Amino acid sequence: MRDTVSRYSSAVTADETTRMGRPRSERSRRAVLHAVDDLLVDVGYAALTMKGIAERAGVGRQTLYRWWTTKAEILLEAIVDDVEEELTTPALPDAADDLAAYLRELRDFLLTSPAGHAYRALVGEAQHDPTVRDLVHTADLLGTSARAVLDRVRPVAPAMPSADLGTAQFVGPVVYQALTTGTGFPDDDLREHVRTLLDRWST
Amino acid sequence: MRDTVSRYSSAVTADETTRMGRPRSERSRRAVLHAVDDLLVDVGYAALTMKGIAERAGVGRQTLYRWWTTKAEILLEAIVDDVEEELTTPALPDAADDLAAYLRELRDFLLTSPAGHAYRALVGEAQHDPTVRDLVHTADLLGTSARAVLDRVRPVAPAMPSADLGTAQFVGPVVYQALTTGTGFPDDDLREHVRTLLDRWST
Amino acid sequence: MRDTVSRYSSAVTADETTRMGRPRSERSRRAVLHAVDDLLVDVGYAALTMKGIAERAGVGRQTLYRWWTTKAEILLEAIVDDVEEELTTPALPDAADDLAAYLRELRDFLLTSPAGHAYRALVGEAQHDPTVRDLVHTADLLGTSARAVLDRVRPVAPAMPSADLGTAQFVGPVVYQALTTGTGFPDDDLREHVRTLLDRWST
Amino acid sequence: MRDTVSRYSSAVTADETTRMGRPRSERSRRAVLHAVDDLLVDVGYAALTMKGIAERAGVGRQTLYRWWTTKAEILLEAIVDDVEEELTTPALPDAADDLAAYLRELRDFLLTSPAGHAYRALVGEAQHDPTVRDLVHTADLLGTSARAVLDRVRPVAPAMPSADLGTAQFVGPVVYQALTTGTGFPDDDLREHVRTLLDRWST
DNA sequence: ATCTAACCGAGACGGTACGTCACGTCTTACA
DNA sequence: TGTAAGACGTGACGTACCGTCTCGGTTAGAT
Repeated sequence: MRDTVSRYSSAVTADETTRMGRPRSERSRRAVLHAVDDLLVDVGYAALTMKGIAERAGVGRQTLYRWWTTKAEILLEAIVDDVEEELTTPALPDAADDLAAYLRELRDFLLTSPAGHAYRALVGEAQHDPTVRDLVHTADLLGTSARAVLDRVRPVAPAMPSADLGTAQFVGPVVYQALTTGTGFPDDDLREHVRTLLDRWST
Repeated sequence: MRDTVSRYSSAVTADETTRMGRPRSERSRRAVLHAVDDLLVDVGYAALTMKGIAERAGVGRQTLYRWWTTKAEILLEAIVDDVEEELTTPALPDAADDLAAYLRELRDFLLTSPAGHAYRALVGEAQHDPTVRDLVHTADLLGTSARAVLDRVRPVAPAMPSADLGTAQFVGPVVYQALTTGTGFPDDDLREHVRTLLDRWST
Repeated sequence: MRDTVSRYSSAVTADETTRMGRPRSERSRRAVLHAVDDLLVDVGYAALTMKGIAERAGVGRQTLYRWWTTKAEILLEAIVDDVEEELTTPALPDAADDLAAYLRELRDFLLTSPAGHAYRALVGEAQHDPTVRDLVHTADLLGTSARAVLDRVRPVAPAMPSADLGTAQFVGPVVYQALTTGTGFPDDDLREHVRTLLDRWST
Repeated sequence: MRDTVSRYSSAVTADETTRMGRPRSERSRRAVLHAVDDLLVDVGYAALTMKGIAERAGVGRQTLYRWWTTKAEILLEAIVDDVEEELTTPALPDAADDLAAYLRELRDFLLTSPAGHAYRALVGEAQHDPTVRDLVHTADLLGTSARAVLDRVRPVAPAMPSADLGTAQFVGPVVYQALTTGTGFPDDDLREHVRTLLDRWST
């Protein structure tokens, strides 16, 4: 995931040897990512504009367009690290506990965390713009962390299906609920969901 | 569902007694709904504008704003009937067959049907705009049809959990996959998913 | 001259019969012309921008572009009346006095009057933009008033050449001096110039 | 004239003693002047930009700003030699022939020559920018050559007035016509104009 | 048979973001 | 120190759409 996204910032600077002309300003890059983070909380995604980002960051508009093509692209680069960090749960001895803990974290992430808000906004934008869909699909923010947790319980869940289906069965219901209703399931429901999966996977 | 949505069109005409002045033009209403359908296919949701809808429909801008507040609202009214129709599967004797058939229909609806495209656009917009989120939540386009199918198999699935969780477990993985990757699962994966649920629900 | 320019405002409103839609706002038109007048004095032609005009006039940018294509066009419409008014001198009994009075007025107009400043800016812009050149050529702000004065003395100047050459001989030196040096000739020089012309024309 | 303008290029290199560090690149200077000449013909003055000049010349932007402050200044330096050369007519025995020949050359220069185009652009810019006005006034491109011709006929035109007025009377009408209408007078009109002047001057 | 109220289309209005362009300055590596 | 390259912050460009407004006209029930 890191590698996937760090392309955006390294593609130019790492161009084989040294570059000509003034190098890209790391200061501006950071200012933009922080500005986008702040603005998403302050005004929401719908009111998030390239102009607004540039002004908040104290950066020229051209600089934005030079390095990013879409506000979604900026947002993705801004949150990718946060998502990875916020969705990392410590391994628990019991498989059911392990999975349930992750789903609680995922639910709270989607509903309350700024990064979760950004993630939902990105998935939303992906429905309108194919470019963003590819971006979101490639970054696969949730899938990466979910797969990590599933891999941990694989020893006691030998019948777990292919990564795609397993992941979707695991996180799909929680994400679906958050995206369509803006609500999350109580802890007991999450446990019940985990048991449903483990029952079949632990044959 | 119908009633929920038909409010938007009936609120005025059915206002207790008869109204004064020129009545709402049914012709314009239909023209708008058709225009929105056409434009979604032609230009996509991102390029769908109130101005564009008005011009395509041969209708004044004011007329749009008089009866709808958002392009999402128009879109919802335009597709609600289609969704209901496209997601209605005939009951099958075997529960697993019944559920799998619905999921296949749902998958194809989300990925290929114009109404499915509109549905995804609405869920997407819901992530940006709380008003739309309530609209989508209230209409509950998918939940209604999914619940109907689940109710059919309830006799052989007595352990099925609460409607919300059961529905989310059922359709969540398929919707999640469509929204985040734009792809669908093969039929076999859908059958496997159905078996996972029925295994636990049929205690 | 009036007719030439009034085209800009009447071309649309006078379109045969009555028009559809909201009619053009005369209030906005006036606000724009006043704003352009003020700004020329305040910031000069080089710093005169469409954006600045719109903001000063309290008018949308689109409104500017809807009715004018160039800031030069706005400026021309704004000053055409002033020019006509400022360059009108009362007829004097002596031909030499009559012509000299006009040239003094013209010199002061070019060097000190706001409208004269605008005229020089327009002629300047005409050197860069063929569209403006046609505009200036067609309006022929100076030529019109100069020709009127020449016509008055024609009875005592039967050898006056064609209108174009006569006018250019008459006002050319004064305009040339103003455009290339920003200065004007003393009254005595203007009298000498008039005598030079009348000597030959009064054969 | 030459001296006046060559200040712009010699100010640094000829600074009393020898300079430290890398000397100014004569190669870059020539490239810039040629680029400005070419671009004026290709794209016109309005589309002539510092950026464009730098790219066409294969020169850094900083280099432009180091040695010139304005595109007008570059243009002036680029054409000054051409103007002098193109407006030099051989002396003719008859005064009227001499003056008329110069006016024909001046007319054609203004209307068809690239350097004439540049001159008109400079005079145009001078109306917008006081800095350029001083530049044009000081260089006095036309006045210098015109005065030279007038001096030649002075022996037979003893009543010729002060240099400024005489020059303005001589070239003013032709320049006025070119600047305001983009047209020139036929040869006969130019002869008539010369006769008007000589009639009075040869008393 | 008017009158009146609410609708209708068209389209101009003041705003504001869009993505691009040129400005003049700066920061690199190289000569 | 001069140079080419090129990124930087600034700000105007002309366009598009926003949601509102003002026209002339239409279509009903109420007078």
